[in-house]
Amino acid sequence: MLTIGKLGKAAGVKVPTIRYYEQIGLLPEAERSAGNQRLYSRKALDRLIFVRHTRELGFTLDTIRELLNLSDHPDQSCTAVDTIAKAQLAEIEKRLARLASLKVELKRMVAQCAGGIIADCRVIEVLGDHSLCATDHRRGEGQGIS
Amino acid sequence: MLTIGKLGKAAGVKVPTIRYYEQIGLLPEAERSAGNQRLYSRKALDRLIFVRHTRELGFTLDTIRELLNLSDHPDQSCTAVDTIAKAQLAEIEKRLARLASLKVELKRMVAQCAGGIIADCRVIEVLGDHSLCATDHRRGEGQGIS
DNA sequence: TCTAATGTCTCTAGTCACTATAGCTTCAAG
DNA sequence: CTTGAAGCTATAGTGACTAGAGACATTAGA
Repeated sequence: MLTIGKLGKAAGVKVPTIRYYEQIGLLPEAERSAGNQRLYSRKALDRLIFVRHTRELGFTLDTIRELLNLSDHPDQSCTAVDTIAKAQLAEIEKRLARLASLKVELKRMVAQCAGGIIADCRVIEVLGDHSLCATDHRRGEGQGIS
Repeated sequence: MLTIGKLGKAAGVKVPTIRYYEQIGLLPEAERSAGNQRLYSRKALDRLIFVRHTRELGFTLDTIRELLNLSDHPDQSCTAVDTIAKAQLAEIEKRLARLASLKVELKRMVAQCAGGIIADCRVIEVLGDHSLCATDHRRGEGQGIS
């Protein structure tokens, strides 16, 4: 059993953030010690590490809630799982593609840099490529960043 | 020359967000029409699309400001470029790795789902793998999500 | 040309996901 | 058994938007 401080350190999440996650129901209410302090299991640590990493990937807490649900009820109907997982997959593919092109461009810049000063910088052009987001703002309403 | 509405539609960014970006200095102050309405060039559109995509990848506005700076002053010292680009590259590599493993797991779930109900779900375990973040919370202070 | 609808303006307030502060209690090392 | 770190609750502040109110601008149609 870990105190909130140890849990936070182990997961790389700040203590107030853990309390916040509990408050909004993303994490279950923690057990309490005799003196009313929160106590966490190894399972709680895994869950929190998952939340941290998923947040770093830019998913919303609502999405993470859904993913945690998948994990908590793996025996639920396949329809639900399929819908959520496929939606997330599509999103992930898009991100992978964009990250990859940004990476290529930054690498090119670093490489060019070795020779003195860089002559040009194409980061904007690289992410301006619309071939990666045909379903978005190219046509339709334009939902914005989210 | 585009009005703010057309610009927003073309870039997939909401109008108030564009004004917000101008307000915080991420976008330069727009030209104005006789009737005081903002007018934008094609270059401004590219810049905004870049901001949108970079935000979707989860970079902060401060980071984006830096990247835009690289683009605006490509003839600046290589040291600066190198530092910024390399830091971003490291971050991108980490994200790519995590996204890739999350993708694999979601794919596995979708595939398994084809056969009725899923027996288990390993999304948590998949992102619980610390091999991808050796420099982070594994050791040291634990900076949290950011 | 008038007018109604739509778009844009500024300004303020609200939301999401934290993050920090204040003032208190609990725990554990010396 | 004290003292200092860590925990508690509750409230307020931050970053990045997002929505609403009320006024001015532009455009499309009668």
